[in-house]
Amino acid sequence: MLEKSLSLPALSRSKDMTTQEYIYLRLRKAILLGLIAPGKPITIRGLAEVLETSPTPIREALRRLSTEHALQMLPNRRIVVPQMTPDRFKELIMLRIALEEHAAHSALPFVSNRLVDKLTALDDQIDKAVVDEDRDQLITLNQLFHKSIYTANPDQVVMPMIESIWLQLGPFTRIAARNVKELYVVDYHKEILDALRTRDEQKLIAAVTDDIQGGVGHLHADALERILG
Amino acid sequence: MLEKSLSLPALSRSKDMTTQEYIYLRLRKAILLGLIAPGKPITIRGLAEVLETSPTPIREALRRLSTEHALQMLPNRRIVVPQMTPDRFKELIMLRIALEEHAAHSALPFVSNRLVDKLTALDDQIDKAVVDEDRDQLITLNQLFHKSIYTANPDQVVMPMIESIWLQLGPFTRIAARNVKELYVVDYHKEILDALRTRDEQKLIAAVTDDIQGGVGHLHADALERILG
DNA sequence: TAAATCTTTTTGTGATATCATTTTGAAAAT
DNA sequence: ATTTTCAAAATGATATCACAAAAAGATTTA
Repeated sequence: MLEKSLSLPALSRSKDMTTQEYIYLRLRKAILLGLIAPGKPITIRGLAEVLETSPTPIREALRRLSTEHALQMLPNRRIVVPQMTPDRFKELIMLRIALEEHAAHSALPFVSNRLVDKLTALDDQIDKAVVDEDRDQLITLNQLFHKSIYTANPDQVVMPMIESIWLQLGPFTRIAARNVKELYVVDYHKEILDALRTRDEQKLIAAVTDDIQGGVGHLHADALERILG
Repeated sequence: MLEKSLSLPALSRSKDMTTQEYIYLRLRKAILLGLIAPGKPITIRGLAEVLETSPTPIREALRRLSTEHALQMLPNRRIVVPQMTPDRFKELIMLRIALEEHAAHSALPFVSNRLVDKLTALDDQIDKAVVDEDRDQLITLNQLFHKSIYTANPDQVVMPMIESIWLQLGPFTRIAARNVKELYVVDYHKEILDALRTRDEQKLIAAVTDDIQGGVGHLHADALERILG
């Protein structure tokens, strides 16, 4: 049956954006925000009806997302949001740390004072989102904060992989948030900003790691078993 | 015009494989082996004629490859193999090292004696490929060697990212091989095997790094400028 | 009541048609 | 000879159609 239940976040569409790309970005945002539950079956025709297009661009957007492992195309040709397991979660967190440490390391030589100012302003917005308890905004701005650092390096090639990890963790964060009393929001952004200001590489890497561990990363095996099992 | 010039390596096709997947795997193999030159324009209709299918599965295969950054869809909607630059090359090598070190680290606890035996046999085949000067076979088996180690960890999520790096380096290796007198083949696989046998993590990580550096990774800035510029 | 079988519906895949954009290459202008 | 203009061809994007596989319901059987 049609997934009428699926309400995707709105997204502005520029004139020259293809339908395929627009659909891709909308689905991507929904997955990053955890709006699509793991295991939820996705159908091409269902999405085509909801998004009022033909199946063709939908298929390509889904194919793209499955290549990034945000979606999974099962052998029976069904398309679902991948299920999370404690072991996979641990792997994703460890890889996320490895990737973001690498990204921070390779970006640091390109960090300018102007960028630090921009990041500081961004962090203020993040603090506001915390006060407002605007979860979606918090996730979006937090990712923008990290991305803004890593893309300081104009030749970086790691960002797409980091975003793939974010996509794979996305559907789980909502589950975790539901089951953990309060999303443990320790703000390591101040430390990251300090490290950037002083161009202190060791401190930067440590702060990035702490930031990841301080988010959903801190969940331990037993808590995961309870949530996922 | 049609790319009649493009000859893709053959590939067996199982009964239940979709056309899209078959095309994807064939193009993928061609890119990994460096059979498609950077900058070469790819057209959907051209490939459809060469591969004797309709544009639809071609489009999806290309979309998949562009998501992995093996291909690039330019703003003018042209599809090409991305151009290599010295800076991008350095980033790719550094990221490859970071990823494969991580993969080796997370796979080691799952390494069995049976696996080491299998890898040893694989390394013999690699030595044979070197003697035979069978470059394509060498590349294929070398990647299989690395992949066999990393996928020992059943929950590993890093392999797709490593393969994306391989895809991005693929088109360049042929250029490098043409310009460097002899592809500097120092065999660090023996060290890797030793480290695996003794479950020596530090040695394993060092050997993996050396193996990457010993391949195309050893090319320095000046040599790169000469080759690419 | 539960399991198995058959029919109907739904779904993904691939081919074809159409449209708008881009490229190409010839003709015209400088 | 070089640049500009413009018509023809090629190309990517999307919609639609046809087909085979899979899922869902309905019916029969134990």
